[in-house]
Formats: sequence, C-alpha cells, structure tokens
Amino acid sequence: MTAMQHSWPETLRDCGLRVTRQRLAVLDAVAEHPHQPAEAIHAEVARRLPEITVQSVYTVLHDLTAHQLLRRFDPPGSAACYETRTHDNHHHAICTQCGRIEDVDCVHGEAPCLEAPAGLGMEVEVADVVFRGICRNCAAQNAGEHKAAQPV
Amino acid sequence: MTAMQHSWPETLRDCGLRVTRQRLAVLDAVAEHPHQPAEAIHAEVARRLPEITVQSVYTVLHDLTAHQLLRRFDPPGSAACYETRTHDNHHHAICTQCGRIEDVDCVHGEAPCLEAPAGLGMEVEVADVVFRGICRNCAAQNAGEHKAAQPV
DNA sequence: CGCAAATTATGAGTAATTCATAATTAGGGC
DNA sequence: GCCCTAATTATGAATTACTCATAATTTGCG
Repeated sequence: MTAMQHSWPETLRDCGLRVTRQRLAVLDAVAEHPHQPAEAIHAEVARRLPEITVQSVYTVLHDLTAHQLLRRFDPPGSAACYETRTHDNHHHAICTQCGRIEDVDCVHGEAPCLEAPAGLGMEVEVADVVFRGICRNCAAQNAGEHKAAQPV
Repeated sequence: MTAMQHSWPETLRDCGLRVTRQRLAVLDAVAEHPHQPAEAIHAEVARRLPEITVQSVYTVLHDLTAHQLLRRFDPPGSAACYETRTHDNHHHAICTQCGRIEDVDCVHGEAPCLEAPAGLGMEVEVADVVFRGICRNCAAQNAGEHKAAQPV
C-alpha cells in the first residue's frame, strides 16, 4: 500500500522534467488524496507552499498528465480530478448522490479491456468504464432519514 | 430507422410537460443531429425559431433530460451533448483526433451491462463505457499526410 | 557561479453553464 | 372561445473551471 516504486524526483527526471517544489507538492497531494479537483489540490498544496497559485497548479497538473505521471479523470458534470495510478487501465465508480469516486480494478489489466463491437468505424485503443450507483454511506444515510426527518 | 414510437407532443404530455414550440424544435434538432452541444443545437433550432435564446435551449435541454426524453453525454474535455436514444443503455465511441462520437449498441441491452466487481462499496446501477480511438476518416487522413509534409 | 531554457506567477480572458427575475404562453375551466 | 394561473421562456448577470500571454523566477548543466 505504502510502496513507493520510485522517488518522485527520479520519476520526474526520467521524463526529462525538472524537479521543482511545486511539482513534488502536487504529486504528494494527489498521491495522498486521489480524485480531487484542481482547486482542492491547490488548497492542500498551499498548506506547505503558501505562495503557489491556482494557475500554477493547473499548469503542473497539465504537464504531469501529459507525461503520464498523473491521470486525469472527468466525472460527468463536475470538475476534472487526478490520480497517480496511471498505467493500470483501472476504472471508476461514482456515487450519484455524494459524488465520491472509487477506483475499480480492471480485470484484464490492459487496455482496451472490452472488445470493441465489430462494425464500428473506429480503431479502439481504450475502453473507459464508469460505474454509477449509491455508495454505502449514502445508502445508510438514506435509510436513516426514513425515521429521522431532516430538512436540508 | 425512421420509426417514430410516439409523437413528441404525446411524449411530452405523458411526462406532465407542456408542449411548446421550443421543446418540439429542440427535440427535432437533437433527433436529427445527435451528439451536438447546446450551442450547435441552438444554432439549428434558431433557423426555425429565430427568437429563441441559448439560455432557453439550456433550460429545455435540462428539463427534457430530467424527464428522460433526452440523454446527456459528457465527452471528456468538451461540452455536453445530447441524444434521443434514452432507454437502451447504449455506449459511445469517441475519436480522439476529430472528436466525432458514435453510438455503440450495448450487447446486454439492460443496465448495468457490466458486472460490478465484488467488494465495491457501492450499489452499481449503471455502467457507462466510453471507447476511444481513431476513426476511419482520421486514420485515412493521417495515412495521406505521410507523403505530404507534416511538421508538428 | 553563471547562463539559458524551463518553470512559475501574474493578470486577463474564455467557454460552458447556471441563476434570478421579468415577460410570455399553454391548457384547464367557465 | 376566453380567462386565469402555473408553467415556460426571455433577459441579463454571475459563476465555474479552465486557458492563454507575458513577465519574473528557478533549475541544472557547464
């Protein structure tokens, strides 16, 4: 779980990227709290690096995503979020009530994990799956609200 | 192909919605050109209904989507688009180069079409699949550009 | 240590969408 | 067919999530 395949500085240099405090802080923040949008990442990073701007966080996220150090995920209807699991073609489950995102391991492991249907006018490279439903927390809360009555 | 399961006015009324020119025009536009963003739908609708505003198109799209007369699809990285196929749990294929979207029939037909992995802290209701790749057009174009000059 | 290229900060700008409120319209009742 | 009220649409402003241009700073090689 807490395994570190490589140190961030090393990984950055391997991609031909310079090692900066900003990038390290963003990588740490995303690793520790995956599936957070840029604003939240900025808030977290700013606790260590108060001078960092949101725009820089956007730039860093963009660059690191382009170099596959981060993976970007666009939940339908809300801001993009980021994660450090980049090379395992995993999928996502979203709670339609609270928006919480969970990783879902891909059974195949390699992209594309689903066969593209024949006759499609497209050479399929990746298949992304998004599961949607109600998470345990929300389900429990909903059940509880049956007896309690709580106006928002 | 050109089968009309119901007339739009009837379908609207069945949902308890009023029949308005704006709604009919949006439904027709989306039916004829699926996977278009709100701006494009507005442009098309405005040819028949020049006084309609973009904001009204947004409102109409929102209401019709809420009542399942339309389905909204969020392509990662670009504007939401809409379609009239709402109850068949079909999926989508996106060309990563030109952005063109194609429908992909679901083999199962019913949601969820994929089994949720055991141990997931979520009651899965739907599984949406997005295939990404290069469409025939773009592939052909790319092949042609090999002989022509192509500096990045 | 110093320089050039890469990176970050600053500030403005944009696209897609939402919100509040006023004007209009659809459709049931008379 | 006409009225009335609730539903819908128009108008205009505001917001969110970014992107872009440019100036200041910093990294890492020599």
